[in-house]
Amino acid sequence: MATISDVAAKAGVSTATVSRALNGKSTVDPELAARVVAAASELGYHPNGLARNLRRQETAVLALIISDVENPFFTAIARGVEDVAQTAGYSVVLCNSDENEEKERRYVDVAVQERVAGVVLSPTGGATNVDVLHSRGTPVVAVDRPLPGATGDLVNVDTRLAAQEAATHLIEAGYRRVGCISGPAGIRTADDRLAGYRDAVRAAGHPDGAARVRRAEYRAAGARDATLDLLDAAEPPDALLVANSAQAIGVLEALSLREQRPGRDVGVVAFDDVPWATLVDPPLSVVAQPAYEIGRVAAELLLARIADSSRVPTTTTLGARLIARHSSRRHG
Amino acid sequence: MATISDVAAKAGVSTATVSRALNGKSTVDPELAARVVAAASELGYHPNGLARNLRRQETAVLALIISDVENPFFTAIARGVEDVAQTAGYSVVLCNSDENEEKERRYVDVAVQERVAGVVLSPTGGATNVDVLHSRGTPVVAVDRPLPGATGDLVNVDTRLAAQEAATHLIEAGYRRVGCISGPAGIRTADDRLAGYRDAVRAAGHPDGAARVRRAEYRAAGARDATLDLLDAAEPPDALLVANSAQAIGVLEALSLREQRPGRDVGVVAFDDVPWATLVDPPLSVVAQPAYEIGRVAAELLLARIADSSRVPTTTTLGARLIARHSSRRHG
DNA sequence: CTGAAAGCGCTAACAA
DNA sequence: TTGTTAGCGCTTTCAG
Repeated sequence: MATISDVAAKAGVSTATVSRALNGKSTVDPELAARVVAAASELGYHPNGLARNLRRQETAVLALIISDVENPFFTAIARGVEDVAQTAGYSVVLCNSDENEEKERRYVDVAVQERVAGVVLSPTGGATNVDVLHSRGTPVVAVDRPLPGATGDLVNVDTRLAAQEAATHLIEAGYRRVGCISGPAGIRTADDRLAGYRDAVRAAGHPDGAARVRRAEYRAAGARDATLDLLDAAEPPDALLVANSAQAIGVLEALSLREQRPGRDVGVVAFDDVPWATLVDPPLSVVAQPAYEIGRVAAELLLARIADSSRVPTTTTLGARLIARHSSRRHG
Repeated sequence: MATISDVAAKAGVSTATVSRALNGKSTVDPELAARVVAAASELGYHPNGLARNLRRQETAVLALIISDVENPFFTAIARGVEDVAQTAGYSVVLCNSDENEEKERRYVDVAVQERVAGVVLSPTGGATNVDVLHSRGTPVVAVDRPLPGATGDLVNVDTRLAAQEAATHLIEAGYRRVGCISGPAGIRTADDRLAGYRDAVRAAGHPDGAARVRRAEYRAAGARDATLDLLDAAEPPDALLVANSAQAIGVLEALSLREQRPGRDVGVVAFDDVPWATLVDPPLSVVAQPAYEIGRVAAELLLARIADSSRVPTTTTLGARLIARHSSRRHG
């Protein structure tokens, strides 16, 4: 493990000169610089980032703590964050909190201990330690869901409105008993989507929809069971608003098991425009969220806050887009 | 930013005692320990991981450099790695090389500069700098594809064999002009799957299949174009082996555009058992790779190598499983 | 333009 | 059991 002083010795200069030469900071005699570079490459020298960061009191890495690596919505956010971070010279490390408070806590700890320059996270929403980021002065921007403390930047979509529009779309398409499969209570997007659904049902003057609402984890299996449960009830729903794309898989499975055809028998609109939405039969109607854009904006906000910590916190709400395909049409 | 000496001052002890008390290493007088803990929490003290790691010359973080965060195959590997890392007390940071040599190089640099304890990566295969990991003594295990240098542990599947079996399955199902959509030349899995396809076609004594082979990026769009190209040719294929699940989306889109029904008109088998495989019509036949398992084994190997760097490098080849659904049946 | 020297925050010998 | 001290490898004043 060659160190800076090995390089200095080999080049016959001081460590300060090596540092200057390699970082291209202040000017160094070209000939010396050449000697340094040569010595460094001969020794296979790689600066010790730990020491450098300790000295500089800063790190060019951003942490991105997301709640599900297997959800295309979050991986698209990741690409957005990554693309802007790259161009600004930051690396981004992804941490998968897995919708688990314990893991989120753990990764937040790692982030502050490793003194990352900033963190983007989609909070699980529980009683976690995100406040330490705040109290440590680590810049944070929340995506998809607000931070419990409510301070700090946030980039999200108006998911309640989007859910309301989607439910209204189903109602206008002629479905009479619109139901909803949403995520666990406490997860903000799940609560909001359910609220939006209720807004729509209420506005349409439909009878109590509570009996047609189920909550399940943001996974296929839970949603499948919940849907079967609903379908087997006395007055089953004739349409479903589904809060998440993994859940959509479970819902479609359940429909298939009960031989209900999406659209004709049971209208379906699901959140997130997954790549396979057009491949299922009939094509799935979705609420498309601008995930990549969320990541992009979040990273820009984060960089701005790193540069100027006194910025006043902002909330950026992006719009979602309803894409009506055939799973929300009764005919055709 | 409270430091260890702030805590020491507040508790009226030395920094060494603080360190010992907080790390629970050697025994400390219970009363002093209590004072230290109290002081630390009052000050909101979080140890500086940079300093600690610099001193200890080690870091409890693993880097996982994968070539596509949006590919379920790789995210499943990530979960496997993460699960074993967690239980061993390591954090894992995910880096997305995006099938891009430049990015891979960059993340490898970050990994050595930050002195991570080890790295798991799926090499793009180009002329990159993975050798620096080796020369720096950073433990590495490759997943999915071998390291160019060929040294080091590897966890993969016998993808050539799997491809051959899948192509043979199509042939046995009665398809006569089996074609193949594979990934870019140079990416090992793409080359291997193509080779496996050729093994099968040759073994069956089918005429030259070269005209029914296309390479495209591991993305939907390229595969769609390639498939359209194939379908519009003089003697179009009546079946396709598809090397990647993102490509499968493009293939199915192309088939739909040309009004060819999977199975009946064109048999299809694709790599990776994605969650939506059973939802498309007809259900998609796939080659299921044990992705989670790959990640698990890779992480275990990595930890073993961190503990004992003299271990002899091993290659673990896991089996893939053909799941025949209806897209590879001509009737029914 | 270059070198000497201090010190980032922490841990691990070594003494007491 | 506790404190003193010496660095880990690097960057950055401050002199020269």
